[in-house]
Amino acid sequence: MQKFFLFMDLIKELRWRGMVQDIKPGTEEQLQKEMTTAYVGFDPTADSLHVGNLVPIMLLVHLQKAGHKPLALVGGATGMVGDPSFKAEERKMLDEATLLHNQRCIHAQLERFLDFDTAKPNAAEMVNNYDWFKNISFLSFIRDVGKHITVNYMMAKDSVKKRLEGDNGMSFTEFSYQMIQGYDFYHLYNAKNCKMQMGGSDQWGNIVTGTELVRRIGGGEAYAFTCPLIKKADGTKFGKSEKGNIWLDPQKTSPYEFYQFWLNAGDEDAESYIKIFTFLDEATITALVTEHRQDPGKRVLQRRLAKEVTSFIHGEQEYEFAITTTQILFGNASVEVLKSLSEEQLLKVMAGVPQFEVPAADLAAGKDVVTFLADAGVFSSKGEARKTIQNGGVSMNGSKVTAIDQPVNQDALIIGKNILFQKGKKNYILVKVV
RNA sequence: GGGCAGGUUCCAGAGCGGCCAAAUGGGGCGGACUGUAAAUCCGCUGUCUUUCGACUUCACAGGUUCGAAUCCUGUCCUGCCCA
Repeated sequence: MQKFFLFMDLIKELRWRGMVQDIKPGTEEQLQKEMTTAYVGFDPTADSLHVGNLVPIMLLVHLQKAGHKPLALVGGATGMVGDPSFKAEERKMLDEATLLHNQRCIHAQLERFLDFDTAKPNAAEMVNNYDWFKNISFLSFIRDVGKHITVNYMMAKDSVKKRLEGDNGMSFTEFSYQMIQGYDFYHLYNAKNCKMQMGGSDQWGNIVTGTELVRRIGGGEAYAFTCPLIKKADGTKFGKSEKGNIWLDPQKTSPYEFYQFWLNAGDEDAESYIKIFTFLDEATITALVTEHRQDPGKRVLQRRLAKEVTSFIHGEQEYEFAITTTQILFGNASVEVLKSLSEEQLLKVMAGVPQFEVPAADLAAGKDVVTFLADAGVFSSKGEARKTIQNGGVSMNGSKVTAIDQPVNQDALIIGKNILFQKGKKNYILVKVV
């Protein structure tokens, strides 16, 4: 029955990876039938994408690999409104200058993951919904688009209900969001022959509003599927570490921290993550999972996961260096090994570690640790520094600080003008004397 | 526009004239254990101070009181119901 497939079976591929949640009937057929243009939207809420955005990126990459054409939409317009989906509260609005800056940064990042080579028929493209929304007047929008969707329909969405039932209400601005996003789909359907939208499952409601608009205004047929939202096995939010968001921008989250984030994934999570965030094939992953289950302590899965994702985002070289840093920081003889480094090497190893600068005078004064660390900015207050030390949570150059009045002076310097502190076991802090 | 209920420390949520820097839970941060894990247990969680204590905080602005998160007045904001 089959001679050859022009298009790899995208949905099948994504299904075994656990990346398909909701899907519109006919989507698979559409993807088999012809090269299909599909889009995903990105919110310009920050000037870098973070690991939470990695899922939509993966969707686009898979799509392109399967021979279809990916469209990355940056939500310059939608970002001005704020998506209320499943959120408890209204989001703060960003000003235009910030949005513009964010859009540019995100644009630049996406270019690294997708193939934009215009010589190829399925070259990726980037669009910004601000471009078509800026010229639409409010009146024409509510007449031409608003007419086709009832408020009853909009309110019936689960994504809106939470806000309707909550204590904070929802502004008209936010309520309009799904229409705006829906219109994007309609616009792309006409302008780019874009027939499919993908996204996280929280976007299903918004996406369906789009397919409805395509059908009701133009009588067209549009398709869609969503990917389950990534959650950790313990139910907490994916994509954050102690330090906050894990960004794709190496300036914001160093490749070392990025690597650590994946390495620290829980056993259960690692099994689903490796399917979602790497391109390893099913046989390889199955083998890894089996091996991992035999001896979870080795964390075979986490290591491989961290390797694949770090290399994909930051490149092979940065991955290698993250490994080196990890070995130095978490190896047994860490302090001895550290002391054997040159200053240059030390700074490189510490590149991903929080750093603070302290004037030489502070050191000469021989301040006590508490004052020293609080003044340096390592702790936000003396009280916090003191309490942490009293709890045994601070080490200087590898040995635990036992007394809160222990002085910090010239003797503490290692490898040039540096002092290495640890807050807890895992958090290294480098204090540089300048 | 009218009626009602509310706005408390990161969050949820007690407190309703002194015993309140404010219960409890969650989160966060540390410690023990461990696989740089999970679970569990322990400590810390407004600022300054070694302790005592001092200071700033309970939407905002005033007022009553020896004393207010707690009472009164006004303002702003939110939810619910009615129009």
